[in-house]
Amino acid sequence: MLRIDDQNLARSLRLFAGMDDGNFDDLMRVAYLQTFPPQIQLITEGEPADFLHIVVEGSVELFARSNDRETTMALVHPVSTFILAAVLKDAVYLMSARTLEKSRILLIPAENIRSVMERDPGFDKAIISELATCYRGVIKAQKDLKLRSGVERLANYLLRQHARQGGNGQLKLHIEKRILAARLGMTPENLSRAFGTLKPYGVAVNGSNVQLTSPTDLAALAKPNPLIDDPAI
Amino acid sequence: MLRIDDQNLARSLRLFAGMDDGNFDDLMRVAYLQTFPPQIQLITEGEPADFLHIVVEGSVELFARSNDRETTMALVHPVSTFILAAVLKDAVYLMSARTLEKSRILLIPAENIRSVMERDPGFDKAIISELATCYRGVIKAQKDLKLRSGVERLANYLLRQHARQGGNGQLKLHIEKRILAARLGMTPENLSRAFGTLKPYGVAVNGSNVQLTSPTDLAALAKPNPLIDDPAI
DNA sequence: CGTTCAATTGATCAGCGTCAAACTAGGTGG
DNA sequence: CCACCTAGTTTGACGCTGATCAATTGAACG
Repeated sequence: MLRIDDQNLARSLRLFAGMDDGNFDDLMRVAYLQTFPPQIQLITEGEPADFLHIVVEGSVELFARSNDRETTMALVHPVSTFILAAVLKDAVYLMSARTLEKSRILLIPAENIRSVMERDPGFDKAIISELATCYRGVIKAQKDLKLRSGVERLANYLLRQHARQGGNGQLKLHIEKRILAARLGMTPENLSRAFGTLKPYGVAVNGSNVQLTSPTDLAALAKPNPLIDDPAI
Repeated sequence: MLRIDDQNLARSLRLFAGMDDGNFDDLMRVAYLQTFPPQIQLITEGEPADFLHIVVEGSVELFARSNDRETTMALVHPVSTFILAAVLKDAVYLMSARTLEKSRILLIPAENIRSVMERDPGFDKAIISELATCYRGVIKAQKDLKLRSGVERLANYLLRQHARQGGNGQLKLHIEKRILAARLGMTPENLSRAFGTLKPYGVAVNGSNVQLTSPTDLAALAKPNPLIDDPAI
């Protein structure tokens, strides 16, 4: 059984917002919250989807392997679900997941998700909305990847974080640079060089602190595009 | 009003399979079927989603632009929907679409899709299933792109087509090579060279006919992965 | 038979990954 | 408190994959 404030946290998720109270309680009864250390693999691609996962605290990396290569597909931050599609289709995971830091994960048995779905139209609507949002998120990620160079992806990432953090010329990288590199689809070495390339555009890096001297110049290089960068669209 | 066999065609779509007959009729009443010549742009990214599109005949390319670059995101073949997520979220399109050949497209006003969704739980289930499938399709595409070289993507594409077309050592390319190149995320020049590098693996190309002399050798190079290549997963 | 566009081939170039080494920072134990 | 160790970061050199540019061949169609 979950603590009340954890339940409230889950309730605050869009996914559970419109659902019947009784059904929500049912889900919370069978759900459990677990704290994992960093670098723990939570799920493995190819295995049957047994739980819907929700990151409550910390952060999670979704990644995939084939041959002997590995690539990171996305980072998941609180509070959001991951691998919803596999749970809904009662299929195997297409991605693996590991914690990046100490993280609290809410686990809801897939079976219960599906059975509540059967009888709660409000939940259906929320799932549709969540899925559609995730889908559009992946499309945006793919556009970012295919239409931009590494330097441009970094520039746009910095501008997005800058806006989220108040837009006062300062921003903090909340993740290690090597993780950021993976997130941006490049190697740590190339990320480092990309920061170098951005220096003439008013980007000064000091550890995890970044100063944007001239956001205008940076934007001129980044050419941000709402259809890729706007999280609300 | 649609012809009866067009309605049956639409009815055969998983998306409409589980829905109430009356609601289906409602949708078909407001839907209309239109035939487009090749190279007609059907939708443009950034514009509000006004119709759910269903390719009934022909084929459609989904593509996206940013800065002065363009990339193709997916090809859509009969019978399937596209841009469902934008319709459901009542949002703007994230991709543009154009016909590749003479195509018949079924158009259903977005508003009607959303209103039927409000009152038909069976439709909800189908939408969830369709969306989840689309989502997983994009994930697979992204894995294909990030975990494989161009030659490997081509090799796996050939193996998939080979299996679909009977697996008797023969297959036909149903799309122009330059379209195939775009679909595989490479330039036509590189596709041509990729076919060249596959020659030692028993791939003989003659126009749109391809012979696989030794599917075993090809598979050894391609290292197909069900979590990327299996359409049923 | 000529026009047009796709496909191929070659040469060159840019972006990015890999490898190796130096440097830095954060945490631990003496 | 400092020395040390480990892991992250940076820098440089190099090479590979795939894009670009240019020219040629080939095929389809009026």
